Amino acid sequence: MELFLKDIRNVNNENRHYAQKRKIITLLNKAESPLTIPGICKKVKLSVPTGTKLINELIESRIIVEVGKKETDTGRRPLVYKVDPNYAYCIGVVILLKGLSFSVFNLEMEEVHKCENNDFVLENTTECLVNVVAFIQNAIGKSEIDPNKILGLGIGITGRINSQTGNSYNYFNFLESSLTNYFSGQLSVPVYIDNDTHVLGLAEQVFGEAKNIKNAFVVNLSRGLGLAIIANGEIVSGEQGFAGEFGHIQFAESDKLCLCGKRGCLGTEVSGYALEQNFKEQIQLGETSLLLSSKDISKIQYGDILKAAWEGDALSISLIHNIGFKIGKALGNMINLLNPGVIIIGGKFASATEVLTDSIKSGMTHTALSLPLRSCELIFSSIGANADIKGAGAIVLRKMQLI
Amino acid sequence: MELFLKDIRNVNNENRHYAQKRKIITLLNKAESPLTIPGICKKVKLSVPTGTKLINELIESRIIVEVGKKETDTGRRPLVYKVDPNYAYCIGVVILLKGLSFSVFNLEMEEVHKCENNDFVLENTTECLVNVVAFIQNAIGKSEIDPNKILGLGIGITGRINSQTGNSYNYFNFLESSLTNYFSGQLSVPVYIDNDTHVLGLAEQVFGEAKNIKNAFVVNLSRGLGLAIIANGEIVSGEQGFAGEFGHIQFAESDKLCLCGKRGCLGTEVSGYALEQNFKEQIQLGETSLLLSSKDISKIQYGDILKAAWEGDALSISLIHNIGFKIGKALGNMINLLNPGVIIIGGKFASATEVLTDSIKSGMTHTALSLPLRSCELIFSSIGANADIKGAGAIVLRKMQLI
DNA sequence: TGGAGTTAGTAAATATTTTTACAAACTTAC
DNA sequence: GTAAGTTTGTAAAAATATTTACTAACTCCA
Repeated sequence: MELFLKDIRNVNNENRHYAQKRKIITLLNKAESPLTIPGICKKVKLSVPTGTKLINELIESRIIVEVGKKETDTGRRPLVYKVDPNYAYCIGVVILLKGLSFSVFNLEMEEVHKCENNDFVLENTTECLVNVVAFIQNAIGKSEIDPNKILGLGIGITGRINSQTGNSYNYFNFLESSLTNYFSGQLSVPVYIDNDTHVLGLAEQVFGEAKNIKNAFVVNLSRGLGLAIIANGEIVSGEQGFAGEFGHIQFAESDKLCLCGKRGCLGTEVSGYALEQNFKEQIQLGETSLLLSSKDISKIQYGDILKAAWEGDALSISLIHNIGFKIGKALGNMINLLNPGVIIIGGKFASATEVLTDSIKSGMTHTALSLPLRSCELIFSSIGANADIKGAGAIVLRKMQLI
Repeated sequence: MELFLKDIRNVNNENRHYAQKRKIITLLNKAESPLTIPGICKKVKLSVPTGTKLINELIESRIIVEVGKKETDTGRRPLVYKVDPNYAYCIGVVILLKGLSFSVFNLEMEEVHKCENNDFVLENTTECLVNVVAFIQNAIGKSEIDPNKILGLGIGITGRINSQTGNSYNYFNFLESSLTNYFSGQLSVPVYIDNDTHVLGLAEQVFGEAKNIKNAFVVNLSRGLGLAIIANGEIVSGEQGFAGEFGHIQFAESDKLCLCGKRGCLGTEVSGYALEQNFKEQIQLGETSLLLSSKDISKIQYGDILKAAWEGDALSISLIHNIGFKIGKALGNMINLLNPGVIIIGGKFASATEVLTDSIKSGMTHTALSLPLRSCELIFSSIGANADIKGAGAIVLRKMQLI
């Protein structure tokens, strides 16, 4: 059994039947319900005797299990099979500027254990890295899953990441080897990495609204602004994995200095950070808000403003409207360039559906051509708060071609 | 033999050995030089006896031919094989606003016949469509190739095209069925269609500077402005095939009205048409140019200005510089979003290398983040004037998965 | 010039897969 | 409740592919 887990990790395995066995596993994993032998054989284009042989071998390896008979209208009732969800586990870790989270998922991507450190603050230091590793090791221990059953660990981290090489360019960039090498050395499991926005895009593609859609945008609108682009059914990572820097396109109306050193970055006007700044500016200009009655202005975070808008605070609504209109204009341009079938608003702003829908749409009509705009749907993410970590865990299954 | 040509057209052929035979053909087609039986078998993962059998069947079908022995340093010299370039032909047609061209290519994509109509003017009328068909029929006749040997016909046409359905939205949009259906009905060969920019991108991907590069932009800068985006090794067409409307992103500094009805489209400042307009404006403002000595101002076309710049005309150079800087800024944003490894400047402006290189690069540094910019190369197309038609012909081979 | 070493390609032996045939397990109709 | 119809899944037969063994064709070096 242990050997077989290693085989799964090795995607380019050239063992005799390996490719076909992986196809069977992937098929079962993607299927909504358990499948029959004839059904499987038809899909993977194998004869029933050969398929039966391989399936029996997989059962012997304990990766797939028989789960009773199927109800049919006619004929002999076939046995149905599925992947044993607890055959192995994958781990998702998300490292943000503020906050560190860890989840264990089974092969059906159900969360079986979770652990968070909300006090965590990301710093580009060895100490911080050591802390992250210790947190993960501790969390694995607490989860009580058999370490031999860990298929791999996927990390979503803020900043520029080369997911191919496993290098990080903004944080933990002081290592001699790649960041994935460091982690897998410390944790003794395969480690994969990507940036937080790509991870969110993967979650939407696998579990969310971008399922079965070949061309889509997933906007990660939280404290920062990012964009996962799905083109031809694949998440675009670009040549070094830097694709999606939507927050740093020069499309702002003002000339504010961005953290990246340039002026006019979209993120200076469209982001949680910008929302906080705008709020404080407006208050200083004499505007008023319900929020001030419950919280000190210096402690107000963009999450509070989103909440206040939901509760009807006029200033908050107007500021979010403004952000929606601006991001809509930028997205409209992107529609012209990439003609997506759907745009999904994810991240913390996904909850501000009512306030954002119309303003984004209005912004889009200013820039998008009518033909591609007409066929582009605007949707708000429905995966919920753990979208990012589910995406991080999904990296492992994606890399092993199981989903 | 005739039967086999039909088989090639039918990509999803489920005949016993068909997939493997197609693999062999594709391998031979893509290879720089003829291949040996052991070499082929290794690549397509077949044993030598089986591979030999299939190759012999392909030789019997006349699609591949033996072309002598290979010079080796040691051992028995193997026979080498290649696809018979004259086994079949594909046809490329390009329909622009002004100009209609036709070329026949053999399977090695060598042009074996060509035909142009420079007086052609594209109009959205039945008459014009009938003329195009007649022109193609006539050209096929003149080419003297066996009609049974035509694999298919690829059309590159200006305007919005859905290459999946074969529909055209700007020109010839009055038909009941799709434009490809109409053409293939009239011409009795499979017809594929895409817009002129995507066709140019395909040419660069298959024959040009984007070869082997997974993420690239191909700029089509001629009378209009378009962009073919290659992401993850594939040309992005978008959900309906409308991707690449680079000329209609709202990124211009001025507020000129565009043909699309919107204001601020990049194409109003960056395009051959804009160059003509700017030239005339400047002359009216009192500027002078060498061009005026040889040509009447009303008859000056952007091609003349490009030529004048090459000859050192100060006004032309300055106007093109300006265009370069602006497109550079727009491309810089795109670099942030898609992190391409190379940007290829194609179209008529590709010849203005000296004047454009620095200005485009300068524009890029204004908007692109340093990390993705550093690894992005700027190249000018080297395929030459027939890039578009070669790309149109290549659609056929691409659709049949031979390249 | 003629072995030693190497690779190509074919023929026979072996292994694998598919096809065919059929029994088992089921539903529905009469 | 039994016959007719359907589908599953296995066992034997047929087809197909791979492995192994071997000969042919070549270079290099003594």
